[in-house]
Amino acid sequence: MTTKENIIDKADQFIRDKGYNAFSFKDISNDIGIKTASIHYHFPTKSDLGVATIKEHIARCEALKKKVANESPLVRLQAFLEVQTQIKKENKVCIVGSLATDLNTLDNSIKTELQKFAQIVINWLTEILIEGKELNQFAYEMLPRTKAIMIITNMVAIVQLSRLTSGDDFELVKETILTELRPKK
Amino acid sequence: MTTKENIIDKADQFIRDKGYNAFSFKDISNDIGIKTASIHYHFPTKSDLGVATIKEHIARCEALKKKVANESPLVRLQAFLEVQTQIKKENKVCIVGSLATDLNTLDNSIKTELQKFAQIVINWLTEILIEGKELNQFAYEMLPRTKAIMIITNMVAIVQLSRLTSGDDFELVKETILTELRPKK
DNA sequence: GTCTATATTCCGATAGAC
DNA sequence: GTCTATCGGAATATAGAC
Repeated sequence: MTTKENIIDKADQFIRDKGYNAFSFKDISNDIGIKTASIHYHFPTKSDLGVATIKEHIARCEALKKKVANESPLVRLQAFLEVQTQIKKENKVCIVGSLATDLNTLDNSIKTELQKFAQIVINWLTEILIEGKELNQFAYEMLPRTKAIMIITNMVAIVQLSRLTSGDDFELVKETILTELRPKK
Repeated sequence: MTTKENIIDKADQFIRDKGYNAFSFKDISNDIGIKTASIHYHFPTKSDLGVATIKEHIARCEALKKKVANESPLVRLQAFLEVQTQIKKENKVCIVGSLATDLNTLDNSIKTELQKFAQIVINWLTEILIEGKELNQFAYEMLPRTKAIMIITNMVAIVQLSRLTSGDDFELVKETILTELRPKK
């Protein structure tokens, strides 16, 4: 991993652990053993780093899409849910939720990139749900995009809410999403 | 409104507009025409102000519960959803989501109070859903508390996500929640 | 590319006058 | 209760040596 990639990785972890406005170049400096001035060489401003971090999420999302493109809708949905499961395992939150709550403090460059990422995620899940219904693997009555939004909001918020409610609420929500999609025999 | 109440009100607005770590005593100072040193008289530390802000939410929630206690489950649910509708109208976010994404930067006093608030909200909606089902006003197949969590996560995240997706996604989610609860004839 | 050193600004918090 | 004044610290960012 290059230094640049290393910086992005740490920024991502801090944003999803404690929020964009709570992490500093010093945090990254301490973690990877490089001075804050050196971080500015790779990313002139904090906003540049923020944009690069979202672009990394977009790239990873596109890679995952490609990787499971030939799988069944259910397997693709599980791949989608697995991303959030990993987030929960680290007790972090989704970058969309983390940055959305801080949105009115962010540069337009970050806002624009985040909007782009949100669209990609919504469209991906919508496609999965459309094909899953066509193949009778999924059952739901609302519009596919609406169902996608309902599922995404469940997942985005449960990683946040389950930081407050001890127990198995994350798994509960995940399983409920899958159960609700199962066609009634 | 007393100065103390005024400070809490502004703190609440800033937290839900741009996040706990992005607002400062100076922001409040500018808004209400009082010096930052005077804010410290009412709230020695920022954490004290944070705790007081959550306590205000708890008080307002309990007052709303009491106000609609004798109404039908549907009316009570609508009162519940109306709170989020007001939040959306101001393009702000729910304080639970806002503070949950910053949780690892908050003092234990704030964490504890926020957990208390989250429990109150979950329990309130769960009670509404239980009674609604008993009276055949609502239909759902999962456990009442699970349904409550699914609805709360929908609402908490849609105020965040709809900052990024233009359009009527908030109303879409709200209407879908109500439609899904409607008993099939 | 990474460093030292520094500029600038802002923050939360406190002391003490009024 | 509110003010002025100030402390100590931390933040982003830049200049210039290596």
